[in-house]
Amino acid sequence: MSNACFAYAHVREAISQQIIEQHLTGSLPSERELCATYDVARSTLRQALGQLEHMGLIYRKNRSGWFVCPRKLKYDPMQHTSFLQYTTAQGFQPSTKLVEQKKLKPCKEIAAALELDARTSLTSILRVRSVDGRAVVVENLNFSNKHLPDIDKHDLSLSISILLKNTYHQHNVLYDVTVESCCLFNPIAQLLDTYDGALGLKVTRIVRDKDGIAFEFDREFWRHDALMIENKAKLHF
Amino acid sequence: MSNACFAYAHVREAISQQIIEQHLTGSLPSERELCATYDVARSTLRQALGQLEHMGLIYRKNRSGWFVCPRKLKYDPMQHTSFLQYTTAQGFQPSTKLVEQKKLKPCKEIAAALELDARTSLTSILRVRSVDGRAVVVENLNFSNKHLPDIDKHDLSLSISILLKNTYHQHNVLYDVTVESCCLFNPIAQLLDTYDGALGLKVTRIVRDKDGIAFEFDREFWRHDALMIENKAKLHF
DNA sequence: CCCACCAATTGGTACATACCAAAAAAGGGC
DNA sequence: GCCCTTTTTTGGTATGTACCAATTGGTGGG
Repeated sequence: MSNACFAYAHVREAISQQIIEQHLTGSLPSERELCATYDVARSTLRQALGQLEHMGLIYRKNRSGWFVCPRKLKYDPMQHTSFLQYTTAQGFQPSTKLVEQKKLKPCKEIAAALELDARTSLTSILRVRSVDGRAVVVENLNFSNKHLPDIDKHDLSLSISILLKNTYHQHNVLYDVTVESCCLFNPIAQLLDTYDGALGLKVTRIVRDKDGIAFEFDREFWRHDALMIENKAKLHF
Repeated sequence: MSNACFAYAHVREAISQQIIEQHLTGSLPSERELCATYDVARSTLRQALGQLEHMGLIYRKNRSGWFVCPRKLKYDPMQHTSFLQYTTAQGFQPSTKLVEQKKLKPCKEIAAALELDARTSLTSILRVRSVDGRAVVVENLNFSNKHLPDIDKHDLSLSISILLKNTYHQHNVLYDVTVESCCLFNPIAQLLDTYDGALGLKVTRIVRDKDGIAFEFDREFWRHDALMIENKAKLHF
């Protein structure tokens, strides 16, 4: 129905209907096959596929074809729960890989956010987190060594929220969170098994202790099709 | 720097650097001019422009060219403040246009969210909201007539949050909010002065009274480049 | 000076083609 | 049956061309 006045829109609607009505999963036919099916040029087909990708209905894995998207992960960036916890609660199989860990001085953005001077030492890590074997987010976490002494001595591939609770007694932390759409470039795109220029969602987070002192600055680069930000009202009866 | 191993990436970096370093505003040269400047085919150039668009650096207005994006609006969908209030607080000139108002029965999604049966009457409105003359969001608000009697008798082009406070004494409402990236299709794309298939952010909101009874269901379709979701921690000293 | 009309420009759509590198599939040896 | 090599397929990149409709800018008349 509706917007079939252009070829790409017609192809888009046809494929989308196929996927939704027949509950397709797994991979789509090859681009050249689909071109033949819908009798359009490859560039036109790719325009249609690109829009279905932006809808979060399909995605491409590296250079090995198009796949129907699995269901989205629901995620509340304001909530102080661990990745393991909220993924398993939704029936996903989570995993985390620590890609890099180093000490560095804060960039301008971090210095301003954490109110640190440029000489302060930070522990910075890069992690890739997956659900059901699909990489969904690259995390860059930056900890102030002054506020979290010897944090680099711990295994930072595990849950940070549990580490903060158990070792540093940070039970009631506060978050300043922003979410915006972004573009994923290499090398982050490669870590997410996607292409240079893919669509993403960027979550930044400043973590404060109960007195409002900021000690952590995070950047999360999500596959745009992997998550739905959710913030449920908390009722107080 | 970095990813200049492909032509589109080189063009993308070059244009992005130009815009950022020289603080360009307003319109870019025509596509055919840019093709000549960077010596690439038009489709390659458009790929680069498309990625800059996804970065939120440039946007296209209808079919009249490419423009540098104005700064983003910061928006907290959990906050119970009016559009007028938070836009002016950030130095924008807001305006709202009521496009449509009608009574209808709830669709499946709304019936489930508001826990209504299919016969309940809803007042549904469609509004376009702009900042500095640029349409940024299309709102579809749905009110339960049962919970908000005679709401269709009021001027619904004005602030709903003020109407709820003053007329219906809803001072402490609760929100269930979700945010996800989406694709904007006609006719919504046209209302936002953009193209069929443009990138967007979809915010859905269920509004409840202080007892948790849901009485309103909203869908907001934002230009993806117009906003940054922001949720600041509230400190309690 | 303003307005209506016209011509040139421009973005949106669409196609055909080509090449490359990576991935998948097929084949062959153990 | 398993592993390694070769062939084929496939997605990613890139170009050139073409046409249309909407917008824009200029021109001329009132």
